[in-house]
Amino acid sequence: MAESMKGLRRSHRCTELSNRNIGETVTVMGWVQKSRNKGGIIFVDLRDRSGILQIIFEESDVGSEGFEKAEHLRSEYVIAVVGKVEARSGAVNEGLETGDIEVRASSIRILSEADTPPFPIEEESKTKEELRLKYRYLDLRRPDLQRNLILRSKVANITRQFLSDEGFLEVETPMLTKSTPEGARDYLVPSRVHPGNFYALPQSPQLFKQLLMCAGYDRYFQLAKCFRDEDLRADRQPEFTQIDMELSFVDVDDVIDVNERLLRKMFKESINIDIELPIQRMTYAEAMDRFGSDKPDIRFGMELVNVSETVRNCDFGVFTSALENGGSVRGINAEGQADMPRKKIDALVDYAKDFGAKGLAYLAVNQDGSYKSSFAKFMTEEELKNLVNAMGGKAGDLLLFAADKDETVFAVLGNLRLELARNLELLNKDEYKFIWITEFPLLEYSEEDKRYVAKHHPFTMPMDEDLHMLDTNPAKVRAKAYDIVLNGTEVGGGSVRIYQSDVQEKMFEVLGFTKEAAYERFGFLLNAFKYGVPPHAGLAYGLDRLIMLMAKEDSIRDVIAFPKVKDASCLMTEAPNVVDDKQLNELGIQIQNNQVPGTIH
RNA sequence: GGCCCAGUGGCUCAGUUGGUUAGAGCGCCGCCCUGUCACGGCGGAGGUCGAGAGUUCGAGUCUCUUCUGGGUCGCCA
Repeated sequence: MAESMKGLRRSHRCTELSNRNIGETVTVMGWVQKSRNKGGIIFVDLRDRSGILQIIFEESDVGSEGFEKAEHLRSEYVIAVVGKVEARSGAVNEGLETGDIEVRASSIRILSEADTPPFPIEEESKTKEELRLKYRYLDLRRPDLQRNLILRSKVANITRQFLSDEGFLEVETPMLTKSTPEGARDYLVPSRVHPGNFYALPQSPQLFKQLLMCAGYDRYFQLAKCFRDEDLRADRQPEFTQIDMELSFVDVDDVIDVNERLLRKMFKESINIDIELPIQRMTYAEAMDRFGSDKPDIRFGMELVNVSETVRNCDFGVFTSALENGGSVRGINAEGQADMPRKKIDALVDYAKDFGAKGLAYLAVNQDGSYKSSFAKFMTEEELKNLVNAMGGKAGDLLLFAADKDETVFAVLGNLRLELARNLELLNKDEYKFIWITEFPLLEYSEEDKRYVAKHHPFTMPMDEDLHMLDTNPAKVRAKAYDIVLNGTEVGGGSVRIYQSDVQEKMFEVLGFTKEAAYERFGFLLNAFKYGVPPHAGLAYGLDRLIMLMAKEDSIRDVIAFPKVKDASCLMTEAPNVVDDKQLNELGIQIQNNQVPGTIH
């Protein structure tokens, strides 16, 4: 029977007590982590979000009725205990923050009984995620997740405090907005009042924050929920949170400056990591050339080497035909891995094929200086030697080469480099290596749409010196866009925005929009710009990814209270789900026959 | 949409070339225990081997289909 807590008031959380409180009478409330009944004496580990505190029950202190209650305690019962803090007379538990004290119960109330949970509530759970997500409210009791969400709250607070101190205003932007089909798929919300019309949930507050700049708000920020109807990944959820900001009267360096100081404060005050400023900057072109990625993990080396010139005249057709087709030959040096078994190399080749490689050429430099290679027979001794030298290869090294068009070579080697680092355990989660990637291409060609599309978004400012190529060589135009990358994860990105209508019109022209189409979609923004718009720029962080890395987790699900699974459904609430015909009728929505779900699963 | 991995008592797992009645640890239930903290002792319950079909004298094990979850490619301005 659940008892009332009437007349009781919690005085402390479990680990708010220490040996300084010895002798005090306290009231603690929480969950029974574990009860150890020794017969005449009962020890209970009481748990709340602060941690664990040992309660000791003896009949002489708690009375016969209280002792009987204590005898019946089971895991996850919610109890209130009044008692006196004592130094432990038994052994001190070194593994517990409160290990040198205990509370000697003088009274106990059982506030709530509990069924045995379907999985143990413990740190470093081994239970399948599927089950944990179904009972997320139990999973969230575990110290790991509690720590993560506490960290998340702390980071949010630091961010608000810092940005507020820097003169930023927190402004909320709408969740129900207009669909802008560029970019990711929108989540749509049907309108009852306007049958056949739909709102879209925002993929980001992009246009609204630019309008706030137009409106003179100068410096804006928001912890913004964003929505994208795309497939999930370990670091992608259909709804996620951005630290979103926009600033007026600034250029790239201003945005970077304030954000470097934000990051430094955030990491120092939340996880006590010192970030040295300024953070390294690298252009997109250099990042691709050296790391095969626009989000390089710079915690380790193994950089790409362009050996196109070294192999240009050899007889290995794979290399030469790639070069003849305008591609390149590049390699990475897996130092000390010459003895990698054939099976593992084959696995790497398979991995490379996932990124478009037709194959992977390898060359191992044996300890005696001889070579073991998939292509040595096509090359002279001299050519091989030059190649090994170009790669900085020495005895014991394994060289891996990809030959294809640049795009493929970068994708293959960039990912292979990471795969090797994972296999060789080169990635240290205690290390935090930031890097800015700058000068992104403004546009990329979409094979699907047969036109150029904005790599960032259509309001991104081209670099001044490339502006003249917008007509003649759009692929070459670089943008005033920047990403902040942490340990190989893109944790934020932004750009300077176009604020001149002639540049914006030119941009839409290159993107293949007629003036009418541009106005249909973004008219409110383009009109706003007619009434006086300050130069402005901004940036947004993926808060979930930041917290994931701070918490050393591998998935953002571990830093989101109620995440969704791979198919974007929620195992706990069973959303999405069918709705009443009445609701559909009000919205004027009819479900196609082949789309009718059978029953609620 | 493609590819890969996993699914066996409540939880985590083992289960040999297909061969008696599918095991273990933890948890759970009962009894005992006054210094435990991975408490201990004695006893006990609990399994359509994710589902369906097939091969076979015989399937947890082999084949096919399917469901669920995870990773990834495509996708994610």
